[in-house]
Amino acid sequence: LTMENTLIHMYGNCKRLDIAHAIFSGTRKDDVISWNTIISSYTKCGFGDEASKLFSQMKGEGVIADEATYVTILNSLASEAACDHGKQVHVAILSVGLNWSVFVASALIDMYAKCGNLYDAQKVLDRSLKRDVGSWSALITAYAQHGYGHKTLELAAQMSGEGIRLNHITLLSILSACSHAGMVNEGCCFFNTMSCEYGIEPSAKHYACIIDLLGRVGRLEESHNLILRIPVKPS
RNA sequence: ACUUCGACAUUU
Repeated sequence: LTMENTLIHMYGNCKRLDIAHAIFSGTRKDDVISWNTIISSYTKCGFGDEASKLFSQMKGEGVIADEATYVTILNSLASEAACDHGKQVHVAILSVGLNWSVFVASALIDMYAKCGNLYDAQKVLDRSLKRDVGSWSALITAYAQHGYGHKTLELAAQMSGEGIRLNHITLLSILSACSHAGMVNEGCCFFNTMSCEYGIEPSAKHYACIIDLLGRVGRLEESHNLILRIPVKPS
């Protein structure tokens, strides 16, 4: 069965859902990993509606959804901004007691954020039994993408206060937030100190963000100089 | 979390 699951995953990644589904259909359909794999394949190919149907079928077959199932289905709902269905899944998660999972929390926060519901996204983090850099970053990214620059930095400070260090994704969201909110000095400060302060060497994505930030406020010369001095592989 | 599974910037 491990072989079948591996093949479903492989064909799903190659966008060959026909083959993936044929292999899945050949199994006994009683293995949660097989279901997770086929649902994930449909999600990655952009067929969220099919993923939701399979999720219903899975429950109909009496297979118990696990942490990975919920994370996968939430990703699918997030990409479609399916807020009502997302709420229902959230209720189901609470009823099976999966709110200890940082992975489920991240996926819930991301789902609410992509639905434009920052209020519920914040509530998920506040009520999480466990928080890690991933669930914090999900919320920080949410505020960053909605243009709340000061709130983004405030949350990053709160996270640090809990003893959780910023990682490359958190820093990327912070730089993006500073760029969109016109917080030039703050953005430059994070960029210049991220290596010594947080032990994160700027990647091509971080460079892209800081160059964008400088460009937006017309500091094109500095922006250009920075481009010439990028030590990482350009994309 | 290498059989499945979270947060990912720019042009947008």
